[in-house]
Amino acid sequence: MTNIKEVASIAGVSISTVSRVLNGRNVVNEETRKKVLEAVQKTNYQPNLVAQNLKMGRSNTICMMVPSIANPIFSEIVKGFEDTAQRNGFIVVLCNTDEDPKREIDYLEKMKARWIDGFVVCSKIGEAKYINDLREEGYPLVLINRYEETDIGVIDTVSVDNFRSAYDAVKYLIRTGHKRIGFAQGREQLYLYRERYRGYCQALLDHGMEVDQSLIMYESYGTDCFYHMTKTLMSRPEPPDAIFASSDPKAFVIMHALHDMGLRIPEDVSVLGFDNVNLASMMEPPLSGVSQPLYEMGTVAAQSLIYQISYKETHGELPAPVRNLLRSDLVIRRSTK
Amino acid sequence: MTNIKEVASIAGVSISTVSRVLNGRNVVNEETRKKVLEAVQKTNYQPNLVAQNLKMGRSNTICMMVPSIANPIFSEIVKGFEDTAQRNGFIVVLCNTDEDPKREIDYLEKMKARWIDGFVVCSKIGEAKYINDLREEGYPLVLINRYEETDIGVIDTVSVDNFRSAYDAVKYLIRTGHKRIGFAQGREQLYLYRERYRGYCQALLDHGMEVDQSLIMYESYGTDCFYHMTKTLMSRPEPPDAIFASSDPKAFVIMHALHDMGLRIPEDVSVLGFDNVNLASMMEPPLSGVSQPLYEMGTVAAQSLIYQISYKETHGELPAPVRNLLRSDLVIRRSTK
DNA sequence: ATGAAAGCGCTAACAG
DNA sequence: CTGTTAGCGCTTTCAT
Repeated sequence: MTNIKEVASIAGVSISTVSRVLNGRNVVNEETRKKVLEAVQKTNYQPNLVAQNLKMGRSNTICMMVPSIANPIFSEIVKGFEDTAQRNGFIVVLCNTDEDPKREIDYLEKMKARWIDGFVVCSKIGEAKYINDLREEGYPLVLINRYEETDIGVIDTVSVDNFRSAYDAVKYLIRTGHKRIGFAQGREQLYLYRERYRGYCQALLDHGMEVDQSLIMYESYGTDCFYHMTKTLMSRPEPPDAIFASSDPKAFVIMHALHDMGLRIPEDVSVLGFDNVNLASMMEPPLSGVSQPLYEMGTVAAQSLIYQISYKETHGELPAPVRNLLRSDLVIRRSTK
Repeated sequence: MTNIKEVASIAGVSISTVSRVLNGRNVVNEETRKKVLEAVQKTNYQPNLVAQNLKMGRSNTICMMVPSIANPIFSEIVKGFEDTAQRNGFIVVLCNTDEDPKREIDYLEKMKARWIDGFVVCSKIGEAKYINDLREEGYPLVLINRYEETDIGVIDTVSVDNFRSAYDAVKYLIRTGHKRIGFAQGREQLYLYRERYRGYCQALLDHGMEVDQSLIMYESYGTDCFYHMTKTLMSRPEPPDAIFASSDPKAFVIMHALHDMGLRIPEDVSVLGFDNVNLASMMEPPLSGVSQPLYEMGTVAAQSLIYQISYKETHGELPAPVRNLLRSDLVIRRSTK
């Protein structure tokens, strides 16, 4: 790897001149500029970014923290994130946390020691003060999907309106004649699931229906637990005529259980998902549900973060936090009647 | 962020002493060691990795290049890769290439300028000399899945035996009574697909069957093209009684098309996939097929790369390339009769 | 407009 | 065993 010194000596100028023409925010004589550029060409010189980072105190690197990249929800978000980060000259470091706080903390320390420019985290659970602290320490930070109500207006967030989305979905189910609507609830530590649940209940109530706890499945361990729960739920004397799953992975295992029981979707029971992951349309029957703009969420998070980074650069402090509420749609395919 | 100088002054020693106790490969008086550690504790000091990198000429960072992280095949590989890289103290930079050579080249340049320690690429197509050059330039490099026959023994690779896997899968189909076995072929620029095709043909031939080109679908644009191709294939006077898809995403769209035609799987036609992506077992019916150890492929690639990195560190040159051939299984679920 | 020199934070000779 | 010093490659005052 050739360095700036070499280029300087070839061009017959000092290293500062080389630096100046490359950074382009200083006036340089046209003649010398030419000479330098020539030398750069000839040597195929690329400035050493490590040295640059050390000098400048920033790394053009951002960190993306997800529970697991193998989960399609996150892999689609990350795709959007990485695409726009890259387009803006940033590289992204991927961190799978497996929802292990220790691992998160370790990672955060390592990242700080590398002068990372900012963090996007999709894996916040509960308080997780060490995450919120990031912003207080001056790091640009954005939370996707998993954040607490108390984070709103305090930290940048991106998500859909989970209450509204769930409400509309259930309203649709009611309007299309469903009388007994079940619900597959996710972990209640997560605000987003509490909101989806609230939307489910409110829609029922607003349409003169009751919230029947015997129709609600609560996640105990992993997503797989819904397999058995669905089987027992559907074996009750009065099974539901629709099940609204609070996420697509849950909807997938629910459909799987239903098929294994020989039940027909949607004739025997409708199924509605939440996410609209790529494969949702490939299921049999193709899954209806709330569609989150996953790719776009990644994009917006990247923009939000990059804005914070450049704002901080010029103003010396972080801009006011913004809440990015994205639009969700209800897409009806064939798993609902 | 506190730095080494500060720690030194608090401990009342020189910065080199601090460096020595922290790196631990020099003998230091127990007394002073204590003092330093105390100062480190008190200040919560973390060595600046950017400075360390600049000094040492390495970054403890490795680059993972995939066509698209939104593709479950790659997201599962990346999960395995990231897990083991992290466990070994490396961070991983994720690069989605969208199979755009320009984007790959740009990325590579940027990575080199950061003194990246090594590359894992899952996105090599055809020659792609600029990828192979990496190894010649002295960079540790491993290729997962997508490599050419000519790369074997020249660059580290990890994959399953694609010929054998496909051969065995088709043999199974024949043994279970299928007479007209169709095939969904992937892009023939990729050696791995040529091998799977070869395995398909060879199995047919070895069992006294002919390779009937009218039963073979060739990918034209993206995976979606198999939707229409499946429909026309199944509308022929003598449709196949089984379809072997050269990858799970293809199998998914094929099943989708079959369902839309009202055909039953496996009663009317069996479907066999290749990959055994997480969701394969969630399909209706659950998909049979060749199972690649995706997570493990990521793991092995990480180990292979890390070995190269440390070997190079001590020997000044890369070790001989190794071909990692992983074991694949045939998992039979309910999409085959 | 250009060069010399300081310094980002660290490691590793080299002295002592 | 410990301190001093010279860089790693770059940017940026400060002179000229």
